[in-house]
Parts: sequence; structure tokens; C-alpha cells
Amino acid sequence: MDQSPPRNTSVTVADVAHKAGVSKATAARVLGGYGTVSDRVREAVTAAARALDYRPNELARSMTTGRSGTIGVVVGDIENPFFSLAVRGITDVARQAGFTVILINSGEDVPAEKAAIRTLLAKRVDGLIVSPAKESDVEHLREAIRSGLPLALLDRGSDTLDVDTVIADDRHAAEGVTRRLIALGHRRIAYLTACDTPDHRFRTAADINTGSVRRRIEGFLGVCREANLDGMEDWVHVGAVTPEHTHRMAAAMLRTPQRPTAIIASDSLIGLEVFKVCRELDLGIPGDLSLVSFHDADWTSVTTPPVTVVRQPVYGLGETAAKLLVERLNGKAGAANRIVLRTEVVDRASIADARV
Amino acid sequence: MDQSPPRNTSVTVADVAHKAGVSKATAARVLGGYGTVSDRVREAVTAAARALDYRPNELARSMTTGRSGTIGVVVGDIENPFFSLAVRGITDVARQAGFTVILINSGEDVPAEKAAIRTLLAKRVDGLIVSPAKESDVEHLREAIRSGLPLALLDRGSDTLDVDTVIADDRHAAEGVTRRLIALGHRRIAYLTACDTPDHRFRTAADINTGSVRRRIEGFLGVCREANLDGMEDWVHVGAVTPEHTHRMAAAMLRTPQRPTAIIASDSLIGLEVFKVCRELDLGIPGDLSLVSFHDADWTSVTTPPVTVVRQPVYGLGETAAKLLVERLNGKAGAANRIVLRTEVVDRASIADARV
DNA sequence: TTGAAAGCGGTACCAC
DNA sequence: GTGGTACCGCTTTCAA
Repeated sequence: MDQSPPRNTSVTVADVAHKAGVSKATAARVLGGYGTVSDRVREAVTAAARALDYRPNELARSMTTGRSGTIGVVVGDIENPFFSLAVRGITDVARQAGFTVILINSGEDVPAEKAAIRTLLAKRVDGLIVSPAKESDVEHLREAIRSGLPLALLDRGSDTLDVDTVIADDRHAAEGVTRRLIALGHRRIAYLTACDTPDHRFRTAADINTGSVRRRIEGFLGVCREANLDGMEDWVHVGAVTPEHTHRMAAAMLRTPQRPTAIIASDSLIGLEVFKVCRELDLGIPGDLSLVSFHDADWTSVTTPPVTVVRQPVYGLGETAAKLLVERLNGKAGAANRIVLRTEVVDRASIADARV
Repeated sequence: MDQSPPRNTSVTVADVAHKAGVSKATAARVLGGYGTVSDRVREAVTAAARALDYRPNELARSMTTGRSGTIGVVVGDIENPFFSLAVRGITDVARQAGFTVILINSGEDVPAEKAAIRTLLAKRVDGLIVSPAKESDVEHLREAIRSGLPLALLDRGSDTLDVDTVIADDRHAAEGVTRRLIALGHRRIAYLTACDTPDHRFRTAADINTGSVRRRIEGFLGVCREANLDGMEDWVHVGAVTPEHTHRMAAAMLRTPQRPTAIIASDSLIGLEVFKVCRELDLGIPGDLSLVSFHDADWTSVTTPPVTVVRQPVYGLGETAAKLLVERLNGKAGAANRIVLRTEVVDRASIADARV
């Protein structure tokens, strides 16, 4: 007897139908789980399918139904703990709702982001979750929307795009930490971000295209103005795009006589690098420098001293965006939701009075 | 004049062909970039495509060609920095080779892994990169191979699976750190891993189904035996599956009078948790406890003291696996490659003499 | 060089 | 309940 497993060079509905002695249409009904079939036939078809090791071809299915069961996700960089956690939130919700996730990194580069969207559209994803690299450059997203594709924005909104958006209350968080630093007597407070401008210099918040970061800087500058601190724009440093860049920038900044007495790091990667530079320069935290970082990365609680951070609901950000998208995918209509999740400052021990 | 953008409810080759006044076949040839066409016709078709805002349907294309331009990746958990870095390596290579990546988390759960593979097969990915949760349970992978799908194994091999495999020299690394600890006088050395056994107790390395970890434990036990340390099996603790579990285990272990004088953490998540527990219990590192962790996570260099780690070429692991897969995808035949990448111990300050 | 037509593997509509 | 069949959008012979 031939014991070898059936050579499964793609067993099709037709094959199963043939073996079960029914029509292709009938076999398709039981295999696809739609329509009505008699129990007898159902069993026969099921048995035949098992014997032949039938595997549905999702591609073919998608082509006729128009649904691919896939959602496309475009983020800046999965390597950043912020995004990997958010992506986790997304995939958890997606899987539970029966969707698969295709993940593409944009590297915070608009052309790459455009290419990613194009690829995703070509693959006929059912919906899109994007963390736009630049809020000002979203024509490609607008196009996607126009073509009827549900889209949800993650961590970064867009005033001109009327779509479901989930962000954190970054401005409020930035205001809080800035106020606190000022209250402690700090006047030379630097804000360090990966976001870049064409000439790598900061002039006004409007130059910052990453929404979440722009809002933080607006909050920071706003509070400074309230406190009659002028020209704080000079203390905003952009372009900390890699650990190496960050390291160089932080070192340069901290070596000057008029060095900042406090630094606000826009993400945990930057916070970490600043921490390292302080070690190298033998600057005490918080004695010589107060440090606050956005993102409650896991390591921030074990350093000496532990780092005061802005805790964002990162997992929730992804989770919520995915939930909104899934709802749309299930046909929910209605105006775009703009959800703002609360942040919280986790007080640890990296900030102190400014030595005047 | 009607200025509104063309309603692009899926513009097809036929539409473009019609507008350009050529046959569907001809339009398809220029749109798909194959066959030969006259320049005149090419231009006409191109113009028509642009005017209509034609977007190829990859799904349909894949269905006829049988290639989807997609590679499926199944890892334990993207949230683990180890995997997110490896995935980065994979996606970088994949994108450069023109492939898109579909990422699925298995949560180190075999049933989930099986489901993931099934999904990926149904989506007709061109190839697979998997980090098998259990090396002993790979029937689903064998099936994938049988159906002709190129597969590459990441970080965890399988003796019974004859496929391209990329791992790190975990055994060697474990031997090195164990030797060093023993030389420093340590006798009570604990090994802590997330891998679990049915009854959450460790007896023999054969119980460990995650290849990379099994090899490390084998190395650890081997060196212990060489040094005439017996019964070290009792010092291997399994089931540190979440930070909470790890915390509990570490705390319990470190509160006993016969507590270990050294701990080897199987990944950075575990290392971090051990570090936290020491803080809570007011145990000095390395005074009261020596700590070595696998994975050179970014935070390990900023703690006090900085942590001695085994640096694995994580990005390279992903990169290499993807390269091997892409080669197969491009038709390369030949025996399976088994690549072992070198690790290195990064000496920092978390280990010291055992207080006897 | 170009066109007509046959699939790919499903789904879905319409008779029987 | 079941079978026949026309698609879905693209690729790919095969002729002209």
C-alpha cells in the first residue's frame, strides 16, 4: 500500500470535490463554511479534505471576497521599545479579531513610508495603522483614505486628516515636567529629540513634524514663557537620530560652561544615552544634572539613581488604535475618533534642585 | 471640466488597456514589465495608467505567479529586545531583496506557533523564518518543508530538521561564564531561564526544548561536572516566563540561607528582574551576588554596577537567516547550512570573588 | 509586436 | 440541498 503522504502540490477545492464525489460548489460550501449542506455530504467532504490534506488558498479567497484578513502597520522603528510595545498591543487585538499583521518599518523616513503604504495597498490589506513620520506630509495617507481604506493613526495625529487617531497627552506631560523643573530652580533646561529639521537647528515648534514631539515642545516652551524664561528655543536640540548622534550632542552640550542643569529626553533611547554621557563626564545625577525621560522603559527603575520618567500608556496606544480599526473593518461608520490617553509622571530620583 | 480625481474603485489592467486603446494582454505586458512592447504602445499605456491612477493588485498577481513576495516570520515575542533586534535584521535584508515581512508572535506557545504557520501557509508566503518554541515539536515545520516552502531556523535549531539554521555558540558562551564564576570561587551558581517544563522543575537538560537554552544549560552543567560540582541540576530554575514570575522566583531563591552566590540569567529580561530583586533585598552586586546575563541589552552598561553579559550577534542572527532564505528563494539549491555565530563575554563589574 | 483566450483557486448567483 | 458557471485581476501560452 502506498503509505506516502499525499503529494500536496496544492490540493484545491476541485480535488476535494472530486474525491468526495460532489460538485465543486458543494465542496466549496463546506470548506468555506458558508451556505447549507447536508450532514452526509459535509462529512464526506471533510473526510476527503483531510485525506488530501487540503489547505485553503487565502490568496484566492481574498481575491474574490476583496478582504485579505490582514492589517498593515507602519511604524518608525520596531527596535525602539516604544514601538515594539505598541505593536504588541496592536497584534494582540488583531489576532483576537482574526486579523494578521504585516509590519513595515519606515525608519522615520517619508519616502520609505510612502513605499510601505504603496506595498500595503498593493497587497490589499483591509486596514492600516500608521505612525506618520511627518504630520505635514500625509498625501499618501490621504490617498489611502480616498481609496476607501480604513486608517488609524498611532501616537501622531494630523489636523488635516480626518481619521481615527490615538495619541497620548504629550503636551500636558511636557508641561508638567517643565513646571516641576522650573519650580526646582532650573533655568537652563534642554529638550533633546530625535526629530530633525533640514538644517538640524531648532527655531520654532512648527518646524517639528512629528506631532507627539511637537506637542511636547510646545508644552515645554509654553510653560517656560509663562515663567518668563525667554529664548528657550535655543535649548531645544533636534537630530538625536541614533545613539551615536545623541551621544555626541549630549557630550558637546554638557561640556560647555553654560551647560544645562536639566535635560528632558524625548524617548528612552535618548535618556539612556544622556545617562551614559553623564557617567563618562563624571557628572552626578541629579547633583550636577537633573534628567527626565519620556517612556517608562524597563531599565529606568534600576539605574543609580533611578530615572524620573513620563509613563505613556504605550501598549494601550496600540491596543486602542487596533480596536478602532477593527471596528471600522466590521463596518462601523461615524465621525473619526480622536482619543487622547493620559500619561503620568513616575517620580524617581533623577531630578533635584538646581544649584544656582 | 471634471477636475475630481478618478474614482479609483480598483482600476484594472482592462481599464487601462481600454483607455490606451490596446488589448488587455498588451497593457498587462507594460504594466507588469514583461514581454516586449513597442515604445509607442508603452507610452500610451503608461499615460493611461497614470491618468487612471492604476495600482497593480498584488493578490491577483501572486495568484497567477505563485509568488507573493512575502516572507513569514514567527518569533517568541517581539517585545523581547532580543527578538526585536533580530527582526530588524530580517526586515532590513528582506526589504533590500524586495520582500515584505509578515510577523507573527507565538508567545513561545506551540499551538500558537502551529496556527501561525498555518496562517502563513494559507497566505502563501514565499518562505519562512521561525524561532521554534520547542525543538521537539516541529511536525508542523516538517510539513511546511514537505510542501516545498523554504524555511530558515533562527536562534534555535533542530537536529531532526534538515534546514538552514543560524544560531549563536550558546554552549561555548555558557561554558566560558561558568568557568569564570567557578574560578572566582563560586559553588552555588543558579541558572535562571524562561523555558519551562511540565512540572516547572528541572531534572536534565533534555527536558529543555528551546535549543539555545538547552545548549547553554548543557555547557553550564558540563563545566560544573568538570569542576567536580555535583547536583548542579538543582540550581537550574525554569519557568521565569514573565517579569512577575521571575521576580517571585528570584526573591524566593535569594531569601534562603543557602542562596546562590552567583546567578546566570538566560536573557536580559530576567537579568533585569534579578537586578531589581537585589535592590529590594538590599543585596549588593557583586558583593553579595555575582550576576551574568545573556544578551547585551542597552541598559546593562548604565546600572551600578554595570552588568557583565554575553553579547550575542543578535542583529546578525536575523540578518544571516534572512540572507540564507533569500538565497533559497532565488533558487539556490544545496545542503542545509548550519551557521553558528560567535558570542563574546563583555566584562563589566557585576561579578566578583565568592565570599566563602 | 500584438491579441485572444485559458487558467490560478476560490466565491456566489441562479437554476434545478 | 446541490450543481453549473460566471467572475475576481493578472499572467501566460499560442496564433496572427
